[in-house]
Amino acid sequence: MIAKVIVDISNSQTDKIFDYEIPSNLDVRKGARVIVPFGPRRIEGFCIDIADKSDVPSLKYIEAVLDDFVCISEEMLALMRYMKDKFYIRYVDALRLFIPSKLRGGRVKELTRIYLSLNPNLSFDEILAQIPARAKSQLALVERLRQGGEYLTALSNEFSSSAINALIDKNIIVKSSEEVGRKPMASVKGSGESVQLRDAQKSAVDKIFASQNDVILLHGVTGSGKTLVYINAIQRALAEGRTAIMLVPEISLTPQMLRNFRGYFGDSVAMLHSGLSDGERFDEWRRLLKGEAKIAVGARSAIFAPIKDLGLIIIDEEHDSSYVSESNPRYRTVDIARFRAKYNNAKVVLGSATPSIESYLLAKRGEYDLAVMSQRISDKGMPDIEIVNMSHQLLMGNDSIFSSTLEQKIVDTVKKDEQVMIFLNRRGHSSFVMCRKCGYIAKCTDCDVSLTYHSVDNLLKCHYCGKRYKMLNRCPDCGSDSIRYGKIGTQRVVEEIKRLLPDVSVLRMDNETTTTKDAYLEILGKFAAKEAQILVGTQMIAKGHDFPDVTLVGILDADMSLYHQDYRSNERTFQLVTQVAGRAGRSDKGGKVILQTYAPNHYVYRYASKYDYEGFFQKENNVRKTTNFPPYTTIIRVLMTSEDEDKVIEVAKSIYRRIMEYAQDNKQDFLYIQAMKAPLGRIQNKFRYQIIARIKRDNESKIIAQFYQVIERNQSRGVTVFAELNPQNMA
DNA sequence: AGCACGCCGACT
DNA sequence: GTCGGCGTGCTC
Repeated sequence: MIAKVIVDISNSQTDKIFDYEIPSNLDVRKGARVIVPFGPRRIEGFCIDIADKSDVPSLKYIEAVLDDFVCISEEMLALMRYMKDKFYIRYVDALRLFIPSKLRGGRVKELTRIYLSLNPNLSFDEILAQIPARAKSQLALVERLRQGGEYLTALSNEFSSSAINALIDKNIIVKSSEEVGRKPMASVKGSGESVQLRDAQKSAVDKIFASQNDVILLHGVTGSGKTLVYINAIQRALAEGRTAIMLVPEISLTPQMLRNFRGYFGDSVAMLHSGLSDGERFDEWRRLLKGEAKIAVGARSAIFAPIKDLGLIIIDEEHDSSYVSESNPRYRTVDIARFRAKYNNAKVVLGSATPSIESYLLAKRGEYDLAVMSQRISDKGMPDIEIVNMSHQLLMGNDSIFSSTLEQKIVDTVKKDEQVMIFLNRRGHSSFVMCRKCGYIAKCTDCDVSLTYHSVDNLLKCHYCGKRYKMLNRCPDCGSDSIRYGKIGTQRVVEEIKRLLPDVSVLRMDNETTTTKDAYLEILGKFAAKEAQILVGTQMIAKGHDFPDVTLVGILDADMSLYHQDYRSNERTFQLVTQVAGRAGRSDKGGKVILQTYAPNHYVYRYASKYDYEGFFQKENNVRKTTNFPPYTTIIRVLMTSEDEDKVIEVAKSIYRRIMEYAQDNKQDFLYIQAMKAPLGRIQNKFRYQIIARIKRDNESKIIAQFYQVIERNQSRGVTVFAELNPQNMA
């Protein structure tokens, strides 16, 4: 028999199917990992198929099978092929996504660390009764394990073996090796209680299961109780004997959230989050593969969970950009979800308070089903959003970063012993150019996208077409010389608050203060414990976490993302404002949002302040349509980088020439095509050039295929070339 | 990705 | 004449 093998080397030269003879003493199955001779060396590979003959005249033999289980299912093999066709990624890169990293190289075997926990059959009082009063060490150990089980290795540092063994002998502590790799959260018991749903939630769940469609977009306003819908839908899938995947943005994978899921589903949940060690990740993966766990909860990559009989895939905060993988291998999570749903005859639920324009358009067109939940559970309205015109503030002689309104509100709120969140918008690094008097924004005449100021050559540039403009000294509209292109940092905001309220404690959260995940949780924890009254932060504070005592949210500089040089700016700003506003008034104290802007009449703010998603969608959808931006077109960006500038230019020219030839013959499909130096022309000593095309969607797959073909043919040593579709970041 | 093969410069 | 530079190409 012949095994079709993909070798575990990520290189376009080696990413093809190699044939090997299966020796009669080996049981090589489809989906197994194997060792094969490859040239002069031995290497790991994946058997992706079994055949009885081969076209290759002389074959080598498979040397060994690596695991005693099959690690890639038929479904995942099909998915691998789909990903190759759809995203032009290598077979190996897809396969590597499917298995825990430490499985490769065989470094991690199934661990048999010893896990100790209290005997669940004994009540805590019964346990205490069995321990002599003088056995202080044993008491301490029991008290410790009451919080949840722990590994022997961790405990043996603090407790003597005599104490541990005494308790094991008395059957108070139970030893297990099967519970390896479980996080401490494993100790949180499942309540198993049935969930009381409100009518809106119930009909949402019903709609999910009654839908003829494979995708249901759940549009539920902040606080409408989407989580309960997810949990109920998962319970229903489990009741049907099927399994589920639940995806959340990485940042919302907090211990509370995980605990919540454990609470409902106990050990049926496998957690795949960034806080796991490689060994723990492997164990969770293994539990899913064996069918011991039926629900996979995690960030983007959990979409590849090795789960069978999939009945439901939930993607929470569907609009979140983290669902698009932007570094290789590049893929879109929704596409993977839809593939798996189709394969398993399962449902995909996309949940959001502010769906992406693309998803909502698909729902409008009937490609997705739409379920709506328009009421907050608390019956509280959304907090009132007040728009403050910062140009007026300037005219009135206030050029601080706080408007007088916000300043007053901050003081009031602090006095009432309630909490304040100050949100600072700092998406991207580049700065747009704006008139502080009239709010004029410098835009590209060809693209209707705001220009970016480059201090190096003192020019304004359009990141979509490369067109350059002279830096403005005066506003072309009103003639003012109050031209602004800077940005403020959280540090500066904290200083301003200190000046205003010297005695109030302030916490700050941004990229600098949260280098680790723990730091992030620590800051939020402190704020929740009311150790500080004011929290100043960037995007990070926008998501998750209920702080009932927050009654005031200030959004400084909302415009920062509005004029970011990106066609999705409006959409992102709307999402951000809605999300940040949702942080205020979570309890019956109510809440207030102050939004500071230089463009108070911009439609994004008009709709956002009224929580009018539908209105915003209509408007933005029209803009996209008339300006020919996605989802009505597709932007293809080919980025080429190299340390050798001459080489990149040569490659860029060659690719551009080929593409142009093709574009000439298919003029009707191309709206735009241009080659240029990338906005960030040199990063880490590598020169960067790009080709940007905007194409109509009718023939997009054909055109994209053509691009990839040209790229493949122009591979050159020392130059990396790759293509992105609708890139999130054009730098 | 490695590793071999192969064709040009500076050495005993 | 030979050692070794790394450019090119192959691996079932």
